Amino acid sequence: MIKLTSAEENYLKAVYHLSEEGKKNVSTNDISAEMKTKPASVSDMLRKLSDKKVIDYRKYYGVNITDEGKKYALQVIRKHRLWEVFLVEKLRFAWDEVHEVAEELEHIKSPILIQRLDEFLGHPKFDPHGDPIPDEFGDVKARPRLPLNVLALNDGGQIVAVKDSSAAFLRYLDKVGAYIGARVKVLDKVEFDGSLEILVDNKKTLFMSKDVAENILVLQQ
Amino acid sequence: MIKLTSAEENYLKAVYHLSEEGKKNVSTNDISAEMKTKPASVSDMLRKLSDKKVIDYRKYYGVNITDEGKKYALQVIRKHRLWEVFLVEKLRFAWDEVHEVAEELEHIKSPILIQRLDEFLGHPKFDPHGDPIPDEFGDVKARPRLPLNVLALNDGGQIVAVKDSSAAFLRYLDKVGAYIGARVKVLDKVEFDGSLEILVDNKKTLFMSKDVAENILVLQQ
DNA sequence: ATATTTTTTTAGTATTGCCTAAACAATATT
DNA sequence: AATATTGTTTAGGCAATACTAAAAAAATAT
Repeated sequence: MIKLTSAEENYLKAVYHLSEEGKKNVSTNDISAEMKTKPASVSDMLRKLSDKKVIDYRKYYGVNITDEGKKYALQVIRKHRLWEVFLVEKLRFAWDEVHEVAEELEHIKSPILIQRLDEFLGHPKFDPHGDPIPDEFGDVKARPRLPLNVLALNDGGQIVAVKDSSAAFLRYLDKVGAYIGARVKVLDKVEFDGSLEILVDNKKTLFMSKDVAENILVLQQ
Repeated sequence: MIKLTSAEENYLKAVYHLSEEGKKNVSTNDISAEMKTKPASVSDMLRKLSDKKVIDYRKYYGVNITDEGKKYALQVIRKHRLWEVFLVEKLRFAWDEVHEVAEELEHIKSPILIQRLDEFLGHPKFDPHGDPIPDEFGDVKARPRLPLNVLALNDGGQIVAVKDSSAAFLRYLDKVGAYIGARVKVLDKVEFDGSLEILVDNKKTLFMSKDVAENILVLQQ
């Protein structure tokens, strides 16, 4: 069991996130942009993380997270997301106000605390942004991408892609605030024409035709 | 608004606690013992806290906390104790297992978080050890000391003193685990002879005569 | 193929918070 | 009063994490 400092955990998390989507050899500059530190600081930290065997690091060639590293990153992400659920569901934070506080809470070191928090929250599978919460073994529930119109009434999800990427369609999405990453929930389905009433980002409702909904892909929750 | 690091907050808290009971000119060695650091480290830190005007410090003569310092110390204590209540009441921690985790949680910097946590917990006035929780202005509820036998059924408190301090009486208290600092709760009162059934430290029950109970002073909660 | 630009690393510095060893101040002992 | 003891501070160092400036390597352009 390696010990990681909070700073090390943050860098490891950044490497993990930048490695997603199968990206290989994450660059020093990318990490520096993500972490808002200078590349020189990143180089320092990469050597340390490499010594602790949570990343594979070849100078000038970028880094890849190891299996061991992934485990640590996922536990930090688990903690972050559980705290976000707590803040939103128990302390009535808005879902877009929780990140910074969770960023601090995620570094509290107490396995029993997280286990109990998970229980207390009823073992949630997704955080308030719709991102999946890894379980204690680091397993994340894979979610299918579905067109928005196939969700059942009151089901929700997060917009992750669009099928139609014409300028007109994107302009429309922009206008109504249905960006990639937005959280949506089906409030009503009109049987007659398949049109929908949607709650966007827990803030505003929006009516959309079936044609539009078919072109919005969501990760279901 | 000064900013204090976690380490500074911890030292300030130590100075505050050591200053209680009207003790003046807290010594470097006392702080070093409390903080489990070396006296040399304490000297370093005292200079920093003095620069930030949260303590009055004259070399070789010990320190006194300033009014400003007291405010900061009380806010940290408030956070610590609110988190303890959370851990015990919501996450089912035993009341003697919460200190270390609360020691980390107390340094999370988010005023709104604490305000909401306080609300969520129903504005508790005492932590699981029976210590009072300062309000957002730093005011602490003064609690009357009462003989244990005058508490009502199901009322609880913390033993803070004894009236009779004979060896025989202290030996008895020692035997039954009713030390100064122990948390007690009245489980039953026998009308006939005024004897009591008491829960000690949430762990074991104990029968005591009215004579004994009259000599145990508790801070009511 | 060489020159230029970009990226990355190294070297050296600062700050925080701790340490040890040595110096200094206050107090107790003879 | 002189000395021994205890308590406190200073000096100098170390580890972590950041920085800037400069050097080195890699990538790109001419």
